[in-house]
This record gives sequence, C-alpha cells and structure tokens, in this order.
Amino acid sequence: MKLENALLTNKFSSEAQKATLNILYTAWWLKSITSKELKDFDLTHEQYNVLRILKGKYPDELCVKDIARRMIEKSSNVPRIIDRLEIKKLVKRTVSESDKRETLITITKSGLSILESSTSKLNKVHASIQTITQKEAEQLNCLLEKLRATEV
Amino acid sequence: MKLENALLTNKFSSEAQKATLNILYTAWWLKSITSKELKDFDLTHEQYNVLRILKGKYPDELCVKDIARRMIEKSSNVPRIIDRLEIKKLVKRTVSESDKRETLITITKSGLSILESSTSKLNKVHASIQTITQKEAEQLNCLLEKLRATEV
DNA sequence: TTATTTTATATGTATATACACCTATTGATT
DNA sequence: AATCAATAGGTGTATATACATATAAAATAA
Repeated sequence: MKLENALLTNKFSSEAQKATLNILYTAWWLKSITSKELKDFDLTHEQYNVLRILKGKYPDELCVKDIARRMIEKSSNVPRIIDRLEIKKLVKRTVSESDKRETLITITKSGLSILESSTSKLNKVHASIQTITQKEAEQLNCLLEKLRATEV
Repeated sequence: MKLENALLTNKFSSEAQKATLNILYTAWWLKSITSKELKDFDLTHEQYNVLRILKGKYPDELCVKDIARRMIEKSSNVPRIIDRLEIKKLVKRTVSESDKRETLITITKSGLSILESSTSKLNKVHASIQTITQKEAEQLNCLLEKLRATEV
C-alpha cells in the first residue's frame, strides 16, 4: 500500500522525510501482521526477541546486559521482560558466581519448545506475504544501512 | 552501522528476514535520535504526530477517528494521547453538533507554536544526519511499498 | 585498607501499545 | 415507535518504552 493511503496525506516535505515516515509505518505494519500469531503463544514481540537471542547462544547462558545489547529496541527494559518469561517458566535466572552483580539467563526446554513452534508459525506468515526478491531485499538492506551511516 | 553490529549476530535465515529486522531496528534508531529533541518540548513522538496531523487540516477540526486513521501506528490509543495534549492546552475538545458521538479536536495557538519550534528542531537534526540522495530515498520508498504489497 | 567510581541489575514513574469491553448515540429493521 | 445493530469515543488491564534513580558488587584510586 502506498504511504499516501496508509497515512491519508501527501504532504511530504522531501523524499527523505517520506522515507522516514515510510520506515516507521512499515515497522508498525510488520509488527501488526505477526502480533496475532505471537498472541496465540502468549508471547509479545519483545519476549519473542529475548527467547530468540537466548536460543542463539544455547546452551550457554547470557547475562542481562548481553541480552540488552542484542535487542532490536535498545531501550527495552530487559529485567522486566525476563520477569514475565520467568513467571511462565520459559527462562531461568541464576546469579553469576564469577561476578555476583550479573544475573545469568538460560532458556528452558519449555522456552525452546514454544520458540520453535512460534518461529515456525511466523515463518509461514512471512513466506505467505513475501513480495520482494532476494536482490531487492539486499538493496533494501544496503539503503537502510546507508541511512544509518551517521553514528549518534 | 551494519545490522550485524547493531544486533551482535549474523544469523539471518535470508535477506528478506534480515530486511525485516533491519526495518524494525532502523525505526527504533530513527525514533531514538529525535526523542531527546522532543523531550525538550515535553512531547512524545505520538503527541507530536497528533499535533502534526491536526496542523495538516488547520483551521479545520478533526474527530478522533480521523486522527487515528492518519496515525503512523494505527493501534495508538488516540483519546489518551489527546488527554495529555489537552492538559497541556495544546489541543481543545468539543462535542460535534451534527453527531454527538464525535469529539472534535482543534489545535490551539500554543499547540501550533510548539509544533513549529519542534518541527524546526527536528528538521535540523534530520538534515545533519542526511546520508542518502533523493534518488536513493525514492528507491527506498518503492521497496518499502513493494514489501507491503500484500493487504492484511 | 578505606574511599571513590564504575558497572550490573532492579525498581519507580509517565506515557504508549495492544486489545477487550463499556456507554452513548445514531442508523437500520421490524 | 420499538428494537437491534453499528459506530464513536472512553476506560480498563497487561505489558512495553523511555528514562531516572536505587542498590549491591566490583574495580580503581587514595
């Protein structure tokens, strides 16, 4: 869908400003198409993100700060997201022996299992709405990374 | 910055999946570089978004539902965002005469003034980190719209 | 060693998202 | 007209963002 129709406006001050709004809107769009599927597993995007990060290092543990560094949204409050996952017994907390300030997080069998089912479901959804070619995806990745060239 | 460095991983199942994460991360990045500026005006991104929408139709009023339709994030709780803006006297609520279910929202002089100053500040920030050409921005817009081709 | 600074995590607060549900009003149906 | 359904906006709840602050442990400096 054209951005003009998504936002009901055509007042863009430049192509670059339109691109900014287009990225923000597309990010919302991407989240919204998968949130229903995640809800079926009683997971939020952020909880799913944490589980995915933990699986990447499994069976190694990760401390809270190392999870935070890998989050898509860096301002995520990781301890609180872990609280919810811990209640559902999808992760386990232990205090690090080598540095008692650190809390080590491990994904449980149950966490791995729910991650596998939900990932499989999300992959199907993404495959079903796939409209761009691999070449176009590469191009998109290049443009986004060029956009973020300025370090802030 | 490369996405690999932003998320400290290189486990992407495809270019398309990487593009998905790249869009989500870039959206967060774009918000984060302007949130400090907005904070100086005691505005959140969503409050700014509502003011911008209202200015687009000024001096006409807009009802809550018409604002919601123009929001970047369609799941925004517009009545609550308007609550905060009303407390700060940046917008005004009136009940519609023609349909008493509707609440009409108008941006105040004070709202217009704060919108102008903050927009000017945001434009400066965006200009200072501008790294892509107009042609690249156009290309980016095309790719994002192609990505969203599937109606959901 | 003691004091200071830094680091890791947790907690507090305001606002937002996401979604369910309630209430009042309008429009349609019988 | 009375009933029912649809619509608009407001409210409630759980979780998240964004950011400030607190607390405990570790690293460094005095």
